[in-house]
Amino acid sequence: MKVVPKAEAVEAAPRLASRSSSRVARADAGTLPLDTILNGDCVAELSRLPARSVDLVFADPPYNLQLQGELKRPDESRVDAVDDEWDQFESFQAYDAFTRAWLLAVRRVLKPTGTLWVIGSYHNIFRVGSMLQDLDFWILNDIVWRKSNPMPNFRGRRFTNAHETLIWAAREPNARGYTFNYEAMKAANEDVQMRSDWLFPICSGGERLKDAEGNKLHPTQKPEALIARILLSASKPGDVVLDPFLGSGTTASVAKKLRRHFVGIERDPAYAEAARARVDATTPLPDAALVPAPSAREAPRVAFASLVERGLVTPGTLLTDARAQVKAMVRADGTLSLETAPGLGTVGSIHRAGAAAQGAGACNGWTYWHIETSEGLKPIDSLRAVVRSEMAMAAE
Amino acid sequence: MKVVPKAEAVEAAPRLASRSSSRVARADAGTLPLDTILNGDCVAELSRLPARSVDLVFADPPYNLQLQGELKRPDESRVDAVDDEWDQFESFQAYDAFTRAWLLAVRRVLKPTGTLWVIGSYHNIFRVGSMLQDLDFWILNDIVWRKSNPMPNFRGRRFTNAHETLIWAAREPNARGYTFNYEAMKAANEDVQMRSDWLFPICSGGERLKDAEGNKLHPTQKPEALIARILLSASKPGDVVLDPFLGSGTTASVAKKLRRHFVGIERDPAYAEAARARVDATTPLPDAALVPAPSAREAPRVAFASLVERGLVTPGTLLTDARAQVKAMVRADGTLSLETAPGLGTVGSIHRAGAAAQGAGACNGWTYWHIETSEGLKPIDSLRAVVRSEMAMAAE
DNA sequence: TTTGGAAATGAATCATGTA
DNA sequence: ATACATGATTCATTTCCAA
Repeated sequence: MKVVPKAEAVEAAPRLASRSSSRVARADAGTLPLDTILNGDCVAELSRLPARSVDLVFADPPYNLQLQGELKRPDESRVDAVDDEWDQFESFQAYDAFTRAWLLAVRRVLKPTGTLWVIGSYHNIFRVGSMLQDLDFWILNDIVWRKSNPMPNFRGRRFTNAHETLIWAAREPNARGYTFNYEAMKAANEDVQMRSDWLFPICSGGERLKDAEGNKLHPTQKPEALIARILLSASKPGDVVLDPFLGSGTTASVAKKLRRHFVGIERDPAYAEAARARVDATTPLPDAALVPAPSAREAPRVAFASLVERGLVTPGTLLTDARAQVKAMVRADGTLSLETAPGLGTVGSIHRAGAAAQGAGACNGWTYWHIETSEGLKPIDSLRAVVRSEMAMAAE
Repeated sequence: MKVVPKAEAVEAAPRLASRSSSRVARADAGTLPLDTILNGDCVAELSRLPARSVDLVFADPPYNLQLQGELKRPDESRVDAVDDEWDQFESFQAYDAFTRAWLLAVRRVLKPTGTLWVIGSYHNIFRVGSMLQDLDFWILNDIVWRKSNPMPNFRGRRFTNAHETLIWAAREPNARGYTFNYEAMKAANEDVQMRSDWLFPICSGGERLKDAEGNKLHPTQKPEALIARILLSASKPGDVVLDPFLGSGTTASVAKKLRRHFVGIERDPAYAEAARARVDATTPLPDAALVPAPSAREAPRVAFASLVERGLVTPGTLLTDARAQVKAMVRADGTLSLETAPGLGTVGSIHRAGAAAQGAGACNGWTYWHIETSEGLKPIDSLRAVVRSEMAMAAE
């Protein structure tokens, strides 16, 4: 293993300075300014904070998106991309140096039992994960935030980029005593263990902060539900939560709501001020309300292709309509190829193929197409029911 | 950006040696041994293969799991963990050197239009992703394989590790012409874009290869459905698929089934032999089940002028937008002349004229311009469809 | 006030063949 | 290598506006 500087010698327990309301202020040396938003560079501000004083760090660093030209939607409207100055780095080397600096600064302020969460996309998360390992952090999980409403891929050249990745890491290997509220997470997930893939909508609507002109205040505001799950899973009421890239203040606001202390660091004075106002407008939940409510399990969406993938339908099989007059062949990718006129040779989804066979604009392929079984012709919807029950079994 | 060795000079097109059945054999220098399983170290074997000869690489490298001690279930039964010799590395540095070596060897054999898939977990995927970026590969997507039936977390100290991560990358930035079967993926996903999160069960049951004692043959056998989606999305029938860590032969078997050529490399003679037997027992699907779904992007190009030449549109005809408000006259050379403001008098292609009429930067003239028919106003794209079907008839 | 359709929008590494 | 013309391409949600 790569040799890295070990944690500094044990220091005296730091003094904590709790304040009744959040303030934009400088940190006093040796005192942790609780429930405060610090305006400044995160490494500089972190270096002023006492060592081993923070229970949980949530970090949403710049992603180093390397956007080239501009992107337009099919309707010719322009996509408002993240092209801010703070997301520009000269090279991967420069990004790595930046990452190393703030991770080391974070490690110093973390308690030995503290843990770190970092969020990113494929542009930066591999750099962050490697650096965490190089610096001798210990990865506990990688977590996938599945977006229920991601931006589509407008040019049709890739898969829809529908998730971001979080890394949850302990301060060092063999760290003992970190917080994981296993039972709370299980209770919040229909009494089965919480998995490493989480489904949340992106931040929009009333939750999204707007500026005076009605434009989004911050380009990358995260949903409160995502941060809440992190705090509920890996911290306790009264713990200290630190965010070195506070932005619009989501972490601070959620921490206050969930009765955790917070320390936020933000470079941009305008963001810091907006975050302060946001936190001041936040009311902590009643103590009794901190138990998470069970989340509704998502209705499984089953694609016909998954029946093929699972071997329930073999490529080459002929499907027919209910009268066994229209025929279509199942292809390996889960599409159908019409074998009879009208539409002979048409290839498409079960719905498209059904519509083409009828000369209709739309069709529910699940009920239109039938498959020959030992018990006669049956709609393919009966196979979907099999997959759904298997998925339900797997979830229990 | 880090400077990396650029791709070698263009070489003569490699000779391909197709064999009727898979064989464990050595690669001849300069000849790609199609549908063959090579038994040896992947870097050594790759270096014997011709450069720029492979369309798609799927790699499932050692995960470098770093397990400490054995894990028991709540009932005290022992979890059969991956602790094989091939998964042991001295350090992250050693793992990085290994990763760098096989990635460079893979890059050499990839065609300029070829792409690479790598699967991993949080133990190794950050190392792999960083190295890909350092070596100037270009990440197209990261994909999450969500396991419908993951192994639970027995200790209750972390989230259930319920996913693995794949990286899909092009050989270099600005790579042109890589294969992505967008329409097929969309059709396979209920007619909405395929997302970056995929749900599949782990490989178990009859699909899981067993040894003579009935134990699992290979510790990390991947599900065929996962590999099938990769091949169906990013390759075409007849393409060459290479797997440098073939293991139990899933990639080769799925490639044969989907009528792609394969080259497999496996270090362990026992695995190589088992994979050979597995491939020999695999039957390719009928061609008809595999012909790529029609893609508008790959349809033959038809110039508007050719419609005029064929008499489908007469010079002097007035075309309009869908609302019949903007008008343009068809000229004998296949260009349009705008008859209404804005842009009155502008002459240019159907696309230029459409853009000018809308004051837009770009326009698809085929869908913008309409022509009066006995059945009402129709987009000129319907005339192009006529020409294309005539061309298809003539080709048969 | 209600309803239905149009418009807006979100961390995006988003084209290709021919000259 | 660069330049230019062709022409392919979007999902879930919220907000706005007209009827």
